[in-house]
Amino acid sequence: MDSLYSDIDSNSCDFFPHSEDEESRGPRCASPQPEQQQQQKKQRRRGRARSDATVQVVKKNRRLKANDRERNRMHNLNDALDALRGVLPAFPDETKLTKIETLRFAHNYIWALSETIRIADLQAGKAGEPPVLLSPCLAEVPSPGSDACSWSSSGSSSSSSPAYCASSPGSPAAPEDYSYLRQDALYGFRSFVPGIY
DNA sequence: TAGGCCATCTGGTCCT
DNA sequence: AGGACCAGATGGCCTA
Repeated sequence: MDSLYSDIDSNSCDFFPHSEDEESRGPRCASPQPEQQQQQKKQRRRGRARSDATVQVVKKNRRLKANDRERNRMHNLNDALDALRGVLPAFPDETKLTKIETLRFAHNYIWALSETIRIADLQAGKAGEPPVLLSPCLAEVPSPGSDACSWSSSGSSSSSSPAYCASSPGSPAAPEDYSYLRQDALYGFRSFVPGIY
């Protein structure tokens, strides 16, 4: 990407045709129009050209620095997103989750884990029995790539975990949130817990 | 070829 | 004043 950026930096004429900041890039993008040349001459005679040029250079340097910081910031954001992908269960198709999918999946994943803990606590408190994880899926998923739980949209929820794998009213994916869900088969396939979406 | 996703630049705003 | 954050705009790449 740096190469791309350096390309842009060294040849940025048409990369941002919408940019209003033509002043800072103008001289490099096109040879000045005759009128502009005239004006520059006049300014030079008045002794303004140099100070203007200096101002432009300062502005441009500031912009380039800001661009660099912004690029690093976005890289950090993407690194964090990658780290998040790393702790989420992997999908068999090994398709990299998009950013939005990663966030939504993590959201549901956290909710699912919380539910498992809650239900386990309920069970343990009820019978004094050792807590039983109701969802074999969740019991296995923390190891990314684990195949213990089928990822098919039909799900593999055993008969022991119907309450968990069914959609829950307590799910963070409330009905009003359903609008953001991808309706295609892929997303159904990617649903962590069938019914959550 | 249209649409989705992404990286990058940019200007504005807020914060330190 | 300078940096961080944000949202909009744009172009490239990929896929159905």
